[in-house]
Amino acid sequence: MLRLSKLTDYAVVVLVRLSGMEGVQTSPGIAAATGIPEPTVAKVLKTLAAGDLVCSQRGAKGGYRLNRDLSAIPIADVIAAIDGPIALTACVEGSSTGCESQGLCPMRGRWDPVNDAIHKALSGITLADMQRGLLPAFRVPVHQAALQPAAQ
Amino acid sequence: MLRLSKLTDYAVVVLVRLSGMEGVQTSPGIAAATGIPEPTVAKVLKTLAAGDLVCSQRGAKGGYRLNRDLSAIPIADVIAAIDGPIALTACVEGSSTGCESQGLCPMRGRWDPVNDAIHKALSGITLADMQRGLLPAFRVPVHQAALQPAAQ
DNA sequence: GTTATCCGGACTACCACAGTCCTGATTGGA
DNA sequence: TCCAATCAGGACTGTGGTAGTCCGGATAAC
Repeated sequence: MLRLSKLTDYAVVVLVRLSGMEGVQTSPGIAAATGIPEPTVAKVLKTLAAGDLVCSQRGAKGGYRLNRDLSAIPIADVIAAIDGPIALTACVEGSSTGCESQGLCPMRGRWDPVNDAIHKALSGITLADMQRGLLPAFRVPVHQAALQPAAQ
Repeated sequence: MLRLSKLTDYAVVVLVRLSGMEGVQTSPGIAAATGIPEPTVAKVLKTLAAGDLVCSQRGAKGGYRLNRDLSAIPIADVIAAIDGPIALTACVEGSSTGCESQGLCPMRGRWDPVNDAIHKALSGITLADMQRGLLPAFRVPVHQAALQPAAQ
């Protein structure tokens, strides 16, 4: 649950990659470095540019560049850029269409505090935090251990 | 984004409704009271029963009953019951399949702190909290106003 | 002028969810 | 004992959104 689009995941990877290099970088270059398909990288970068997280330079020798430091990019911004405003869908204050059973539904708009809590939580974590937590130990294939046949 | 399934929304409504009555209540009864289609209510209740949030009584005069008070049900439990474990999908520690580009992806498992933050945020809000925020003003049929034929 | 790159959009295939329905098991009452 | 009401559990289908690709155009360096 709380489906986070795969593109957002890619976006984080791409942004981290951007931070590691000087000057602009091209989509194909990032694609090669990250293993993400080229068209998808391009799509992500375009979206990030629209969200003002990266800036682009067109033409030959063009490419993309980070707009701010990783430590100044809360994960909430990335999610908002890729997936749109952060809010649990359905029956949220913003959805002015209203649920069909508006008169009866007693919880109308009551998700707001929840949305708020999530938004706060996501605003408190920056990409730098995520990058910092990176440990080689994570490469251990945990699922193998979990798959040990208990019975038999 | 952060898609929360509609069923979860229904679940909250249903649970709140359950809390307001004594004894057991039937699916049709709740459906009538909330305006949610009967089969859907039944589905939600079955799922909630599986998640141990409500208990059921079969047979004639059967129905559902809350297992604990609203104030003892964090919204996280409801979400977990309906949508499964709370975690942003893709590239999470649990996803033992691993991303295709495991060797390259530098963010492997780095979503965990984010998941944790979200989980904490959701665990801190109970259904009672959501219910408490309820204001009568919300009953105003906003959509009616929005539907006023501006042209002609 | 040519080439490399980004820009913006359209387009398609796929998958998960929403919602419905059906068959069976259980229980209370006639 | 039989019947009716209710939950249990699953199968099924339509819809919507996402992932991923591709194309024509604009821009800038060489």
